[in-house]
Amino acid sequence: MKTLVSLCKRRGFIFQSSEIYGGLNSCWDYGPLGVQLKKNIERYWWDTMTLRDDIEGVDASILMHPRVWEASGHVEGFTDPLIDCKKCKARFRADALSEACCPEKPSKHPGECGGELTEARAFNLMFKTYMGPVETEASRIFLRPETAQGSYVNFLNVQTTMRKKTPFGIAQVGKAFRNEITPGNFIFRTREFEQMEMQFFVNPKEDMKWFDYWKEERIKWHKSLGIHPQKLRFYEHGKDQLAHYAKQAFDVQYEFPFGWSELEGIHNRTDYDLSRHEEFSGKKLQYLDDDTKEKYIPYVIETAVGLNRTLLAVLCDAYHEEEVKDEKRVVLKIKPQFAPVQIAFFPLSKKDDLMNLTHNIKNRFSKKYFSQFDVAGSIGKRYRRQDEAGTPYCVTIDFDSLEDKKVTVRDRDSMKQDRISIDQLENYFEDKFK
RNA sequence: GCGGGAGUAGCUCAGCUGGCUAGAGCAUCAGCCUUCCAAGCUGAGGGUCGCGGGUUCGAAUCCCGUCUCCCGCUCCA
Repeated sequence: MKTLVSLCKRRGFIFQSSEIYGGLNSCWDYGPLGVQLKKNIERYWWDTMTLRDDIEGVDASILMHPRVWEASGHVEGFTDPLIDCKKCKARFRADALSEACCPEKPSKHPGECGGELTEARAFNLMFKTYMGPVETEASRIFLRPETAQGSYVNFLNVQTTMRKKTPFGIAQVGKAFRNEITPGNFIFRTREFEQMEMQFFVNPKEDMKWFDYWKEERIKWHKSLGIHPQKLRFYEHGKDQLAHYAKQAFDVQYEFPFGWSELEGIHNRTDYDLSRHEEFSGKKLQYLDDDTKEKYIPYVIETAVGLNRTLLAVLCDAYHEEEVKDEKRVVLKIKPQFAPVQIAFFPLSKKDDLMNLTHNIKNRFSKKYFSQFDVAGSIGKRYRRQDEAGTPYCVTIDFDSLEDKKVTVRDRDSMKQDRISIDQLENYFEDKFK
């Protein structure tokens, strides 16, 4: 992990937030390469979802009516009363402690320690702020802890304006905020993070069918990012682990250097959210099936993937150290489609005619591919730089190129070289980036 | 939030029983070079030693505070 964090900084992927002020805990900035990689993944997710006929996208506001979070259960359910042991400094969730030993509120740490316990203190995981100039209780609002509610409150808007029939979904990408007790593991758990969530509204009779369908679809998606399949797995939540809104939940986990951890959750949220919004808003959120004349509150199958986590998984999975002629080579084997720099162009030397030809060729590709130009140092050195950035292809223009109109394309993974005619280069890359 | 460890150049670190102008390797930049997997040579830039305060003739070094990072407890996308 440490070497990856260091590489991310060195090559312009990820920097610590507010670094010149000493940094801000749990906050990270995406640099030039990091933001391209992140947007490539995000765009791929967005296309996967919204190019389907049965899914529409929305972009809801981060600030929402405070009642939304009462309805969603986050005001209540997102509060974890925690108890500390004054002697051994252990920390417990109050409910876990009660279940484990004593139904009554315990005052002593059970077991060997027997230390005195603090009162339960509430930690609400929602960020609070104030709307308008006056900071009163009435003006208090929250930063959304999940994007999902923005899709639920727009359920009818989307359904009616797009004339949707169930089953259909609403996709959304955006930031969410949770005042986690302990963030950590680089960008894995941060208090500000990006979610890519899709809420699929189905007939309650078909919820399990769609749950299974989306479960399989989502793990396929993660595999298609180029992540090693053996490092991906499902993890099913036990009944006691389920979130307050869920009937059934599967996680897609990745084996990070710090262990198996969640990338995405697939939840059967039942009609919990829409029913609660009906109740709290007083507005009907029902669906009328024109064919069967059936009227119901749809069940929601939710797929919720952490963008930053997925990016971290892609980086961890791509990171390789290899021996080349007794030297270490650090290379990010990111799938070409997602690489932040896709093609790098090198003139073999700084001679004007080589520089000009290289720029001419590069200009033909720089509108379509993320490309870089580099002339500093030996070719080998430039290859190593691009290896660390995860650039899949390097094109070298040499003195022969001036005569035979061919260039050398070097492949990042195999380190093999192809001699390609300049005219055929476009087709060549078309094929490579499919 | 609690316990343990750590912050010195872009990176990895040395210096830390107080005392020359704070160093090394790598990286970066410029130059030489018909340069294809980190070659070489020449030169350059870059640090108020995390930040703030204190002790002292003098602080990277000692003391206090604070911020951040890493490992555990805990939580989730």
